[in-house]
Amino acid sequence: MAFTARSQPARDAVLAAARRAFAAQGIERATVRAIAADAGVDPSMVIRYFGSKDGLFEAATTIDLALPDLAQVPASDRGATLARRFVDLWDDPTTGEVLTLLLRAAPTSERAADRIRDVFAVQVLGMLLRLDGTDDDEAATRRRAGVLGSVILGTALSRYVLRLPPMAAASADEVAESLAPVLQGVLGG
Amino acid sequence: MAFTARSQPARDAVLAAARRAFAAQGIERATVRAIAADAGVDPSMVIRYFGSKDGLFEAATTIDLALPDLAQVPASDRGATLARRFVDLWDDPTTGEVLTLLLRAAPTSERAADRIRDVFAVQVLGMLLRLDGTDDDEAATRRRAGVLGSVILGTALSRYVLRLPPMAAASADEVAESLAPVLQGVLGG
DNA sequence: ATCGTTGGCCAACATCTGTTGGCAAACAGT
DNA sequence: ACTGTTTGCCAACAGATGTTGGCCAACGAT
Repeated sequence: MAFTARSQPARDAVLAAARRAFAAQGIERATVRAIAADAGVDPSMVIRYFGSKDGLFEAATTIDLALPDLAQVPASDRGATLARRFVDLWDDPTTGEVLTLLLRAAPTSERAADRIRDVFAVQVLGMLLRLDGTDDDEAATRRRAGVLGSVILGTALSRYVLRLPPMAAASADEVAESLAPVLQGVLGG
Repeated sequence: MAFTARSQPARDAVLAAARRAFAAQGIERATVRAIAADAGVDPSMVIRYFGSKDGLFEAATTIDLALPDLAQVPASDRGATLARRFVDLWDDPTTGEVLTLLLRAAPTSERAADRIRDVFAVQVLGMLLRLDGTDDDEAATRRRAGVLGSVILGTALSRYVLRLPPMAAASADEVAESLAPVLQGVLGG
């Protein structure tokens, strides 16, 4: 069975409600019934639309970090540029919601963890490889990507998921400012 | 009803099985029945011992980071000292299991998040406040504690929970070596 | 030796979960 | 206008989960 444009508003409402519910309560606690109720739709329709709860999760999580090309940024500004892009991504309502949802679900869902591995290992590592070129020591670049991903994920975890007081209370500018020198240090090697 | 020493082996077995299950599958997916079976105990006994599944979780999570007093460490060695203590904590079978369990459960359990907030905000911030003294700028110290906690949590998340390739594949010494300059930079201001 | 307490097992309950099938109304193409 | 498809709702199912109560054996103190 295919779907027509007629049901698209309902499907979009379900997706939005799913993102909200998954991000707010985690992948297990979020129930199909609650999502359907939030979207004003029958629970069975959710299954009809997306096949299963897993299918719904897969449809609700799609993200592209659109990382900048650091080669076109002065070496001394790269940490700040990356820090700025980072807080922009996470503070944006839609992008941030998907990222929060992924980070929340990853520890207990192998599928979400895979998505994060793709996003951060492939995209972040790709960015660094593009920056360093192929002539450099690739093992060192990989190590840097690991540390870089850890710092970024850790900041996101502290600020947006766990809401540790120092990071959650700070403004976006303050976070970017605190993060810039750390990222600069990792990039500088 | 109180408990005597007679049932202590069984209670300990349940606690160990609970730590394993919670760390391996998260707080929701881990079932009382599976934990009881792993411990060789009846499911109802788990409830009798710990009141509820939440009570079991609370009993299974207890941790003391035993952070070093950085004031007694040469300023240039503090990053490396902290990095070393960190990997020791997380690579230790028992301590690491509890920490992994907390980090896994925190995104979906307010109780686990509270525990992490205590451990990292209070203990880590306390360590920095002891180091900086009261004459310094306390707001700056709080910011540093936030970044420090983020880096530590992020590394743990990448290496032990999400198992991102670059961090998970590295040896403990390599992780400590990669982490030391970052922590040193955060400490140095 | 006796009695109150604890330990352990069994079966069952109440609830919630994702999911399915059936049926009537609204639609789209001809 | 007619027909086949899509939409939506309702009820129900099948399975798993945390939890409870009842029963009997093992224990410890007197």
